[in-house]
This record gives sequence, structure tokens and C-alpha cells, in this order.
Amino acid sequence: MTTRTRERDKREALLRAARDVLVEEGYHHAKIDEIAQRAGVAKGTYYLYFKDKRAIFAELVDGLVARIESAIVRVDERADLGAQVRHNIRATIAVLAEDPPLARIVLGPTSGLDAAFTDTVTRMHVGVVSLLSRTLRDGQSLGVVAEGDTDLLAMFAVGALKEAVLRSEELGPARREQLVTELARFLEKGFLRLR
Amino acid sequence: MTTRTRERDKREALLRAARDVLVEEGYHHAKIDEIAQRAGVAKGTYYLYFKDKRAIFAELVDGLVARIESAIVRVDERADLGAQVRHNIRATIAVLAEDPPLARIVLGPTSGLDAAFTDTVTRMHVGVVSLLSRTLRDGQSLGVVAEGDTDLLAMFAVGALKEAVLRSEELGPARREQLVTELARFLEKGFLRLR
Amino acid sequence: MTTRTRERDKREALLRAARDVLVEEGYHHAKIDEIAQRAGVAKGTYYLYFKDKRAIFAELVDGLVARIESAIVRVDERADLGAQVRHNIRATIAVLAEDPPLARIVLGPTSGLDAAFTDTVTRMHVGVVSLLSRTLRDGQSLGVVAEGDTDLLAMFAVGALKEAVLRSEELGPARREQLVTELARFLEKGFLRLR
Amino acid sequence: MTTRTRERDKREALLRAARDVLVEEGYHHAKIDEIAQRAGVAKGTYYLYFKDKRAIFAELVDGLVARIESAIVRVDERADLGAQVRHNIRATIAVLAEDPPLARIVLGPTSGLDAAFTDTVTRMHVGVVSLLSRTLRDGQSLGVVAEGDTDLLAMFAVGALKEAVLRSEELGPARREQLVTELARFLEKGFLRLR
DNA sequence: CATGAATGAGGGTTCATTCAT
DNA sequence: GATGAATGAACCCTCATTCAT
Repeated sequence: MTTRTRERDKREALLRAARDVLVEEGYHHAKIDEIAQRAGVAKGTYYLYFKDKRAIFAELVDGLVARIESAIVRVDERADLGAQVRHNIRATIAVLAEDPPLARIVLGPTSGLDAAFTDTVTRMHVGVVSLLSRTLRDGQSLGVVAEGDTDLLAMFAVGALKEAVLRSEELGPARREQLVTELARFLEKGFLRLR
Repeated sequence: MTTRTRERDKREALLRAARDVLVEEGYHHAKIDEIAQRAGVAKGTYYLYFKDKRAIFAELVDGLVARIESAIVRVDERADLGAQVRHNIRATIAVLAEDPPLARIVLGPTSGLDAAFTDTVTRMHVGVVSLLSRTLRDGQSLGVVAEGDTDLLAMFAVGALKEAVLRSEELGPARREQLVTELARFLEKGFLRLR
Repeated sequence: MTTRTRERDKREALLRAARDVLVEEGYHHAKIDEIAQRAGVAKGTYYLYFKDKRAIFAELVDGLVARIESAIVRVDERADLGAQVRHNIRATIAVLAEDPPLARIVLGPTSGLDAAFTDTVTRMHVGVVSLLSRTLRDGQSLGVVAEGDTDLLAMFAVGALKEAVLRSEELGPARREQLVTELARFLEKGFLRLR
Repeated sequence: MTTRTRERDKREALLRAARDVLVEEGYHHAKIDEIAQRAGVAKGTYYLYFKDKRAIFAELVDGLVARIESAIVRVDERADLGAQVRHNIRATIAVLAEDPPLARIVLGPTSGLDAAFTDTVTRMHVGVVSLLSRTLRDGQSLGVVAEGDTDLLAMFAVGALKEAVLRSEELGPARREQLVTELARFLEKGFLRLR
């Protein structure tokens, strides 16, 4: 069991190290050697836990995507729509705020990353946008969402959110707290006719 | 004159090829050899026109940034603010729409690119956002912009614009035309109190 | 321990190979690939032991210079000057004779070598010549050295020594033994009996 | 005739440029491009006058060697030997002093230069040394040269001369004039008066 | 003859991956 | 499991040489 724990530890140490290196150097400048060193293991050990260079970063990205997806509530149109949207904004930001540097990678367009990440990230994007779009369409028939192309509206909303998160580090921590409030207000006044 | 034309041609063929390769493979996977091949010249020829690998990509990025900057009108607060904002949205989108794949690189966060690009791109970002923020602040004192943190509002607006451009290829060309209209409307209803 | 021995071995095999290649091809024609091959390792292995191409040659040159310097006794003017000079000639030749081809590189003017070597070699030269010059000046005040410009005399002596070493391979081994004796005699007496 | 003169001019301009570049950069760092530029012609023009990179440097070296050889008088043992030796020293130094940097290349051991030069330079060396050695042997039978291995003695003499020339730039011009006198005296007398 | 744009072989260096211990 | 020495494919860049104009 100690052994099993130790194994766990090494795997996680590697993941943590990989995240740091990814954030500091970017995928291509990240060296297996440095990840291993920061994790306190030998280079060869890396390959006991991960198939190749791509694998560890894929796992980091997949993990974040999964955490976002599980934080978002499937919108129930019979309940308070505004509350649900606000909750999803808040929840998404909360997950991303746990690790802003990593968030930046997942939120950004995929240029410069390998095809493997591109796919994962793109899938998440499409998923989030189409979910939101559908929600907005439902909202329109209920009369609580303004007229307009819901795909585009969803896009705008996601873009505003992404930018906010991407730049949130540049803001002082004080302003960061306003972010959720302001964003919700912005989205509401833009296309929501809540009450 | 023929000679001069040939030179021009090769330089431009290389730039075009580099753009394609950059878009398809990302900066790090882009091989000089492939750029040269696609441009129909030998590898050595590349170095007659560009100092090193970075140079050609820097030129692509700088060029787009310059085109965007020169397309944006400095906002005159005594004139019709809404019209000016709409014009800037339209103009920016127009420039970016000339080359969406390249746009994606300039608009995205800079992960995966070399420090050289990061700087250029970041400078543009900061410039655009702070320009917009200042404009909004002026708008607030004139009473045509809603209350709120103008830095955040500027961020949201830029984010929405970026996302729109980034995803504009996924939209059919028909819907792409709606983009400007919808975005303008979205921004107006969100924080502009025009009329 | 076996491991440590292997490491040592490879490093030394590389140094030996580099010496051979340097002697046979000169610095610029020397290829890392060939050094590695002759040492029986892969090209990449070279870079485990030496930072870059220059490093291995610098080490060879530095090593020889150091061996020469530690073989030379600082001249004590109160003791037998002739004996000391003879000893220094003998000791220098002995060190250089351990590896005549390498000696040729250190003794020669520095054309064709990189600035890095030039410096080391020049420093040694200047050091040896000025040491000898000072000794001769002391010798003059003691009356055991002839009148004359001691800088020039030191130069002549070093030149004769260098040439002797450089050409010593062309001599049969038998004659090589005479070298020290003859050189000492030459320096003492000259060889022309004019008038 | 004008044309012929112009051709001559270009060839000579290239040779002059090549000498400068060779002296400043060494053979391997010398670029055809720079030679052509300094000569005020296009790169392609170089190849109208010289077969390849090696050719122009070979010509420079051959020229200097030829000038040295024609300046040396074949020693006539029936005439004043001392005078002839002094003349040869003087003449050799005079030729070399016309172009000390180039001299350095010809006098130095051949490491770092291409095989082509090595051969020329070595041939000259062997020629000079064996000529001198024969002269000394003759001198011995006439009783004007001391006992000893004449090959070695010739070597020492040439070495002293070479070193003197190689370092002559470091000396002030005043001291450079002493060089011939001192060297002749050195060869006659040696400089140690031990016992 | 003169030009200089074009070529492409060649070599130094990096780093993901393997494998014997 | 753990190690880290060894490997070699990959890629940027230089520069001697050619040749169409």
C-alpha cells in the first residue's frame, strides 16, 4: 500500500510539474527532462506513468475540461433561467480560477498546440456553445431571451467570458471579484429580458 | 524589371506559404524546408528574403496588427459614438476576415508562440482594450454608456468580437453577414444607451 | 563503479578521438559525427560529455598548456642557471613529445583556430617568453648571459625550441634524443665561428 | 588594352581583398562573398578569375614562397660564409616584412589550413632547411661551423628566424631594426656564457 | 565579361524515447 | 519499479558554387 501510495505520488508529482512547465514554457519548449526533475524523479520514470510527451498534457487538459463540464448545470427551462445562467457563469469561472494559467491554455485558440489538444479543446468549445445556444433558443420561445441568432449570441457570451478569464490575472484581485457581477449584468442587459 | 518582379514574387510566395504552414502546423512544427517547398524555391532561397525562421512569421503578425490599427478610427466623442463603434467593429472584422486563419493566431492568447510574437500581440491587445476603455469612460460622462467598470466592459466587448471572428469560419457565409449587425446590437443593448 | 568506469572511458575515448581528428583534419574540418564514431559512441553522446564542439578542443589545448606550465621550474637565479635552463628545455620537450601532433597545434601560430584557442595559446606564449626574458636579464647582471636585447634573445630561443619540437617527428627517434643536448649547446654557443 | 587592364585590375583587387580577408578572418571564416565585395565586384565575377575558394589563397601563398626563394642566394662556400648567411637572413626578413600578416600564415605550422597549403608550405620548409643544413655541413668541413647535427642546427636557426618574424609586429619598429643584427649575433655566438 | 539570385549539401545541436542495470 | 546513459532523427542555418540574363 505504501508502494501504491508512492506510485500515486509520483504520478501526481509529474502532473503538477508538467502543469508548471506547460504554463511557464509552453508545450513545445517543455522538456520531459525538466518535468521529471521538478517532480523529483528520473527521466526514465516519466515513461512508466505516461506513454509519451503528449499524454501528460492531454491529461491536464482533459481534466480541466471535465471539471468545467461537470460544474455546469444542464439548464432546466422550467426553473429560473437567469439564476441558472448566473450559476453557470460563476461555476465556470470558479473552476477556471483554480488554475488561471492552465485555463488560458484551454480557453485559447489552439494555434501552436498539437492536434491532440486541438481536438479536445475544440470539442469542449462546440459543446459549451451549442448547449448555450439551445438554452437561448428555448429562452426565446419562452420570451425571456431577446430576438437574434442564438448561435451568435452564444458565441458572444462565451467570448466575453473567455476574455474575462484570460485577462483576469491582469486585474487586481479586487476587480476580479466584480467580474462575475459585471459579466452577468452585461449578458442580461444585452440579451436577457429577465423580468 | 522582370527580375524585380521575380524577387517580389518569391518573397510573397514565401509569405503565403509561411502563412499556410503556420496555420496548418503552428509555429514550432513549421519547417523552413516546407515553406520553401510550397513557395516553389529551395531552402537556401528562404534565407535570401528572411533573416531566420522567426522573421517571416513576425512579418505576418506585424502586418496584420498594423492593418487592424490603421483600420480603427480614433473615437471622436463629439461625433456619433454608436456609429463610430459600429464602424470600428465592422472595420476590424473586415481586416480579420481577409485572412481568418491568420487572424486566429493574432487574436489568440500567445501560448505556443515565441516571445517575439507574444510581445507584438500583447501590445496590440493592451492598446485596443485601453483605447476602448477610455472611450467608454468618456461615453459614461456623456451619459451614453451604462455604469460599470469600463475595463471589464471593454474586455467583454473585445472578447465577444474575438470569439466571433475566431468562429466565423464555422458559420456559413450567410450568417457571417449577420455577425456585424448582431454584435453591434449586442454591445448596444449591453452597455450602450444610444438614444 | 562499473558505470563510473564506463563514463570515464567514453569521455576519454572522445578526447582521444578528438585529438586524432583535430590532428588529421584541423579544427574546422573536424566533424562531431566523426569524433563520436571513432570513440564508438553516437553523436548525441558527445553532448553528454562536452557542451559544444569547441569545448573538447579547448580541453585538449588547456590540458597541454597546463602540463607544460607545471613542468617548468621558476628559475632561481641563485642556483645553477645552466642546469635550470637545460632542465626546462628537457621538461618542455618531454611534455610536448608525449603528443607531438597536439604539440604542433599549441605551438603554432593560431591561424585557423577559433578565438577561444588563440587566447589560451597566446597567453602561454607571452608568459613563457617574458619569463625567459626576465631570466636572461637577471643572467646578464650576473654576467652569465651575453649582451643583447633579452626580448629578442628569448624569442630566438623559444623559436628554436618550437621548431625543434614541431619537426621532431621527421627526425628518427635516435636523433630526437640528441635534440636536448644540441639545443642546449646551441643556445650556449651558437654555431658560427666566423672570423 | 583597356579591357585587359581592367581584367588585370579585378584579378589583383581580388587578390588584395583575399589577402586582407585571409589575414583578418583565417581561411575557413573567409567568405567568397566578402572577398568579392571588398574587391568591388560581384560574387560571380570571382569565379571568372579563380577556379574555387582554395585557388586564390594558394596563389597568395605560392607567391610569397616564390619571393622568398628568389631572394635567397644559393650559398657559395668559397666566398664569405658569414656575409652570405647575414644576407639571407636580411633578405628573408625583408620579403616577409613586406606583409607580416601573410608571412605569419606561411611560416606557421599548417594546422587548420587545407591540405593544398600544407603541401606548398611544407615543401618550402623542407627546401629551406635542407639547403641550410647542406650549407652548414660544408661549413663544418671548412672549419667555420661548430660540430653538431647540422639538421638540428638548421632547424634551430629557422625556428629562431620564424619566431622573430612572427612576433616582429609586437616589437616596436625601433627594435625591429635590431632584429637582423641580434639574430646574426645569436646564431654566431649563442647567448649563454656558462662556465 | 559581369552579375547576383538560386541552389542544396553539410554540420552543429536538441531532445523524445529506449533499455541495460 | 527506478534509473539515467545512450541513441539518432530532426531541423535550422551557412556558404561555396552555378547559371540564366
